[in-house]
Amino acid sequence: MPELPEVHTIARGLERQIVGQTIALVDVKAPRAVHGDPAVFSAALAGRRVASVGRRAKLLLLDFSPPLTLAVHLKMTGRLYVPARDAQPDKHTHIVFHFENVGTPSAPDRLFFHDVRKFGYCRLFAAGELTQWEFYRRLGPEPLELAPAAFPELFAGRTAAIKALLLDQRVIAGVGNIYADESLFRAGIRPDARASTISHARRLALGAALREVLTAAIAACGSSIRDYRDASGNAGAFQNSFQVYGRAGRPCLVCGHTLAAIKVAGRTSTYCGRCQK
DNA sequence: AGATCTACCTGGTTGC
DNA sequence: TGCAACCAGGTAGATC
Repeated sequence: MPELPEVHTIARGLERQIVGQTIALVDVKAPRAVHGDPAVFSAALAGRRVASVGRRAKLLLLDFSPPLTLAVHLKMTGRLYVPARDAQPDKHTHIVFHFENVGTPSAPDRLFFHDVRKFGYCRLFAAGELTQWEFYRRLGPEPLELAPAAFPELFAGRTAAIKALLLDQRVIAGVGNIYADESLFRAGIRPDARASTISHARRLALGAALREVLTAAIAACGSSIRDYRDASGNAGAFQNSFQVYGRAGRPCLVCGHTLAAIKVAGRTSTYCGRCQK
């Protein structure tokens, strides 16, 4: 389930592998993996060169020349990667992007969009259109670019559970279930605490905890649980640093109290009833 | 308006 | 063993 650190890692890996490559042909095997007309999608990409690979929130953004932007949302199980030369698409490979350099063994020849659960999608934007996209336009600030002093203000006037707001991409971008739970633990805040009841100082601490956990996760190339792999098929390492995520029923690593699991905003949320108030 | 709930989808795990 | 029930979770869309 790629969140900000995982999408960041994938973008950096893809950048190394495919910038400068030109698309020859796009084979859309599952129309639903494309938002919009798959035939238009394929035709528009043919002949374009990958100019850069970036990220905004949990979106991968591939910029092409002549100008065109491909936004890819991996949702839970999506993967975008350069397969081995002899690898065959399987039933979950929904789009195959073929590059032009078929006769150059050292260069990537394809890019696979693979998604077991089919929640992910690819969507194409003409120059300047990305920022008109409703979803994109409403995204909140990037947590690693936000001034620390501005973080507490994100929750001004909000009465929802703090975790529900951390997961809301319009409040702050790129945070998912893992990093929400991990940052709340590090800040000593219960996931179901109402935002309006949390002091300014504790909201500041949450911002700092979130930056720390995201930065450490990026340094570890993300967290690998189940499906996640980076653009080269490598696992991340941050799952070894989880304090609470996936540890319900086991002892708190700080105080030994048994970690509890509750549902907040429809998501399993693991926390320590002694360390988090 | 904000808050909350559910559908979407498949594979792995659990329980009988 | 077989199979049904449940769980994972980001976002859109519906409802309260």
